[in-house]
Amino acid sequence: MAAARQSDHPDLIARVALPVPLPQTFDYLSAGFPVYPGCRVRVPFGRTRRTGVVIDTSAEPDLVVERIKPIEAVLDAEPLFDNELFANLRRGAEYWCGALGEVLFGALPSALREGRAPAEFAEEIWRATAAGASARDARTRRGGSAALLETLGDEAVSASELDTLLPGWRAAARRLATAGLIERAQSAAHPPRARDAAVPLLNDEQADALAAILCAGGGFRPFLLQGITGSGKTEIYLRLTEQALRAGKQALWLVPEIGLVPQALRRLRARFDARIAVLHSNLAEGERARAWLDARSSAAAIVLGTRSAVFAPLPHAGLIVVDEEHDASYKQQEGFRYHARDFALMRAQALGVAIVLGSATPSLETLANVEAGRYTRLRLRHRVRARPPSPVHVLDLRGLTLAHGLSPALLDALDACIARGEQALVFKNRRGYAPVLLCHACGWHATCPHCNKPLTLYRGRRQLLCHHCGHTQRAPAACPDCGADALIPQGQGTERLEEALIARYPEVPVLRVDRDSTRRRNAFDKLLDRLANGEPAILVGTQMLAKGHDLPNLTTVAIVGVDEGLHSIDFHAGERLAQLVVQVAGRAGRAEKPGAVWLQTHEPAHPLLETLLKGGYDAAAALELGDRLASGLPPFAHMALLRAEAPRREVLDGFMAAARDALAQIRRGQPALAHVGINGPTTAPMPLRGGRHRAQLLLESAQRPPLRQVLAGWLPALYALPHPRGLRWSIDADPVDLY
DNA sequence: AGCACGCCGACT
DNA sequence: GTCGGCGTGCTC
Repeated sequence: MAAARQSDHPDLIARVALPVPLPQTFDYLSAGFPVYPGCRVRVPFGRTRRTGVVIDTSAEPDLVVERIKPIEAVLDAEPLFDNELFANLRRGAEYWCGALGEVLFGALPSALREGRAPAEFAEEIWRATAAGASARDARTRRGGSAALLETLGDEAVSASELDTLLPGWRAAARRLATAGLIERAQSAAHPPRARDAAVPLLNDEQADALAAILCAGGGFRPFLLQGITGSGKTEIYLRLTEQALRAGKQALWLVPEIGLVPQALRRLRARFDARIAVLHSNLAEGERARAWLDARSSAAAIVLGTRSAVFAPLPHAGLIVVDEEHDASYKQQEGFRYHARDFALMRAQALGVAIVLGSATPSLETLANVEAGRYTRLRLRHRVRARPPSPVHVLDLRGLTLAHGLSPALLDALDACIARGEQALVFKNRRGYAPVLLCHACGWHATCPHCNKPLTLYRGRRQLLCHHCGHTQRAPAACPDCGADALIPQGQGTERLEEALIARYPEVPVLRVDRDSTRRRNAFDKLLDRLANGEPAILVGTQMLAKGHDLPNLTTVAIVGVDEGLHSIDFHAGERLAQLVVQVAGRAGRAEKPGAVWLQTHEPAHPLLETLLKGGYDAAAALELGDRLASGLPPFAHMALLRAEAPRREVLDGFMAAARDALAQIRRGQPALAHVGINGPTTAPMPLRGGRHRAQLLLESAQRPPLRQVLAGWLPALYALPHPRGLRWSIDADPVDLY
């Protein structure tokens, strides 16, 4: 709501951050408005007007008063950002080199970026009327309506929860509201509380871990909860959340991807009668704003979401949980390149609350923090339901004849699994039919005109698709170069494996799970529902299969083709490979039946694979950490990466040369910075992508302070460089992949 | 990012 | 003669 102009507020200089990619803030006259840091204001900017956020009001102007324009309106009587969130967003903007205005506005749901008032987003909660409750019990309604009545139960449920549990619920809501079976509810009257639901008993390990966290007292305390798949980490999160709610505090739960939100929400709902604000990218704009504002008003006791949910206000924070903390999805890979786990740590510290990082395969950064004594590690080494982890068998592919990339021993294992009436999972980290389409007559192969990389063949669609830029073209019938009818798909993708498995097991459903097969929002859930009842089936798919999801009758896991990961130029590849193998293997044998994992490789003696299989993830992580230490790589060194791209090569080269010169000048001025290593400029690992030439320049330093010092000087210099049209650049502090 | 100014090429 | 390409500069 716009605050009234009041004469008793003297004219001040307000520093305002605007949503523009510029490093500076802009000064305005308060013009008699009451202005406070964290409030949005409407201001004239150039020839347009913009919404900005007031940073502070005590500053001296950085330019002559005559050039300072007055604020046109104040949009918030109360700051939209509380002190903690505001301070941390400023810290985060500095750490990850984001423009302050873009960072602040990026933290807001877009409906609030435009300047709409919080009051426009009244809480939206629905519940069944008495008539609705009897209609539900009598099962007089069908389809979406029945599902909505079922989801509502006897409670008031927020729109963001409904959006997550029952996408497309609004059509049913309209029908039911018209029929008088459901109604908009007023705010939940009672405080959040735990349900009387059956709470599982903790095993000794879980009890110890919980006690360790609860007994550590108040204040900022980071924990690594390292527990193998199925060891009951979520139960610990739930118990801690219960404690937080009991103390009248809020809990923030972060999960790495949107597909994991519904199951986390179901578990939270089953345990707590509390408002839960859900925040992820599939929500409608209004719902995002509502959920964010519910967190801000403390109407929501629990905030659950993906990466950007870490920007939710938490005025009464009591706990932060980062599930699957090793997951690379927590790193934003464009625009403001923040890391949600690390931002969550910053917030937990400022808020003075416990933060639990959970994973079966912790990141090397987190393990290094444990080693350094900064985090407390708690372990869950046993599965809750007594089954030991599945054994991993290595299949040496050398010299074998393969059928579509599958070895005879693997096929035997699949035969046996199907014969027992169980389910199998075949993991292959490559979408499409084949990664290369080659002419056997002349050696031509299909490449992307915009990226100069091989195109992936999609045989079902008769298309060639570029996985880097999305370019598609029709798959040719004959070689476009020599005309020979000799085009051969090289290598295997999930589509090809699916085809081969259908041919071999015609009587068993073969389900492919990858980004191509699960475009539709609910497709993945439907697939899993089909599998949950345990009929024999074979799942083929990519990473998507590695996470969450409990399939009791899944006993056989085949990992096909991880060898690419053993020789990647990216120094994170080994860590990723170890995490992937352990996570995929964790899918097998989660219930009563024993599981087994088969791993195909041409390099059974590769040190990483051998260590992983003999000593498990801990040994593999120790090996990788040793390598990183010996090579002076993160987490034992610090990096910042300048990336730039432009359609024209000269433009790119000119900018990179200027950036390098600016850097050299900074180091000349401060000889102490000589041990910040400069690597480049070099062409990026993908020198051409989507028709744009790409280059990068890497800074490395054993210590963080000198690197930060160089960045502090370099960043303004980069902004000051000429920016020809088409040039894009960004700085990535702590890059997680070097692409 | 927007948005304007400004300076050169091919069109009614 | 002008429409429009994009290089350059600025925004409190």
